Amino acid sequence: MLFMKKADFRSICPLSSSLDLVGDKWSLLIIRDLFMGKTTYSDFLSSPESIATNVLVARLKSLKEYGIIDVRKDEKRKNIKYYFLTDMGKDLLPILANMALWYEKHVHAEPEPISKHLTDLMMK
Amino acid sequence: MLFMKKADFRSICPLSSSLDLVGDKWSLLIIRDLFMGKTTYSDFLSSPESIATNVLVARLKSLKEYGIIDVRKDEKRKNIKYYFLTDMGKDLLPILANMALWYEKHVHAEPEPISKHLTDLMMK
DNA sequence: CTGTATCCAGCCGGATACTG
DNA sequence: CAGTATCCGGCTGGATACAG
Repeated sequence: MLFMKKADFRSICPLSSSLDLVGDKWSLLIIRDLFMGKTTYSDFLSSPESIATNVLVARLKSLKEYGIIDVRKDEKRKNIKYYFLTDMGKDLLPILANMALWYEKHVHAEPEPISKHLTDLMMK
Repeated sequence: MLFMKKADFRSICPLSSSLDLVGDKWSLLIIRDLFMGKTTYSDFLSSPESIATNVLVARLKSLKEYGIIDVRKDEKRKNIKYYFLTDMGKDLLPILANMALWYEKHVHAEPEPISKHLTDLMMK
């Protein structure tokens, strides 16, 4: 697995273990993008953090391996794939929303559309 | 700042920004330890993930800079410091608890004491 | 355009030695 | 024991070229 530093080592701690899966900035930003309605390779590349293509490919691969996202062929544009969150991935919403809210509460008070969007998603 | 890759760059996205502060495995594990009642240098070293001492020092420093933890001299044992969460740090509890619960729900069903502890803390 | 691969500078972190 | 510092191998990720 991609983020496992020591071979086969996994802490007993469920928090530490979850960090091995999603404790990576780029992975969480891709997941954010998916919550924001992005679905394609170019969608992810267009995000303001400008992820490198090799990083994007690597993260998409590991997220799929972990069962957090899945991939399907687009019925209309046959040559491209679209990526979407599995139920496992969707359950990360409270974590992302809370992180955004935490930042706005303690660092920068001006609420940005994204945190509102994530919070709204979480409410319904 | 420690995790700022590009000089002075900070995304507009509050999630991305919060990841610059706490989107690091070691930082979150130290914060977990603090929620679990650990307070000292040796406490952190004794955790099962065996953080390296240079990493521990670096993380304690940046967490203090960010205002997530603070340090005080122990009144009884004058020669050591103890570390504790600020209100800003305490507000990270739902994030940690949710990550632990997420892992137990989707990867490993056996609940460990830590997730129960974090959840209990969150409830009261 | 979607997606992959390669190069390589720089950072991360494990090991270890050191100070008070 | 608390806390710091240095060495250095390996990984991360930016740039870029490439394939379909």
